[in-house]
Amino acid sequence: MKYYSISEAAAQFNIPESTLRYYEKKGLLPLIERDGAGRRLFSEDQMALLGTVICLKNTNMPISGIRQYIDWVIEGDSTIALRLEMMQNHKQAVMAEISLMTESLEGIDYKISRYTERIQDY
Amino acid sequence: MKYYSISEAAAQFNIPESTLRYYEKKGLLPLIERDGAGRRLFSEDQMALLGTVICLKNTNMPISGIRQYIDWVIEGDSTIALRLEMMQNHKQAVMAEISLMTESLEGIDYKISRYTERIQDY
DNA sequence: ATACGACTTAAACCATGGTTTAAGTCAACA
DNA sequence: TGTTGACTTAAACCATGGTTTAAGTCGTAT
Repeated sequence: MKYYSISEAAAQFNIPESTLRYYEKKGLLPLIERDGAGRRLFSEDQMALLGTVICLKNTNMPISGIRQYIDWVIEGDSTIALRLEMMQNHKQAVMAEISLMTESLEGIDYKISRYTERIQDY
Repeated sequence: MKYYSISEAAAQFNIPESTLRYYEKKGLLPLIERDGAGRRLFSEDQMALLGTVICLKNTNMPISGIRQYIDWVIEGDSTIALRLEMMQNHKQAVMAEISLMTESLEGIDYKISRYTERIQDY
């Protein structure tokens, strides 16, 4: 089973190493192993979990929420219903945010069209 | 010409009065008049400008960026090209963010479908 | 006349999400 | 053998975007 160093993991996901250390400290990356010298070893499973963390981060889930999700993952199959409910709720929140941004984008487009008209005069 | 009190403005846009005071301090709401008692009076024009500020805020433009935009509005027609360029750039940024969220939403949907399958077993 | 509610200010406070720093350890290569 | 580069830690630091507090001023209804 392949393991990744912190620099490899950071490169894979294009985020700073410091952020990975911060996430581990916050409990978003639990059970990371260490080599003999104390260096982090990311397993394939943990890379996949990191992918999920980043997916949730990309959709603006707060650290505390991601932490709760990860705690449930670790707790095991008994939390599947909770995780499902969380993801369903989060999906609604994300769709609402996308809607708000999409609506607001119309306001921006309107500005662009007005400025495009007016710019002729200058 | 109708004027709005801070509480009316806050109610119109559904944001706290404290946020309006904060925005004014940050230069996002310039030239707000006061009545004899020192209370803010929002004109129709300023309500419209506030709408724009909130539109930019909804699309995650930082305060500093909104401030620059407002400064250009005040400066007058000579800044129309700059404002147009800013809005065009911002539109690209917003579309990129919507894309990222939309993509990440697929990851969330995948989680939902997997959990929905597995939940049968519990 | 007075008490209430809405408003004012400046300054302190807070949460969030990292980033940076300082001091040190270790492996591998010249 | 020594020095370089990648890594470690804890703690300090930072930016952003507000919110809250304290103390005070008005206008109006009782």
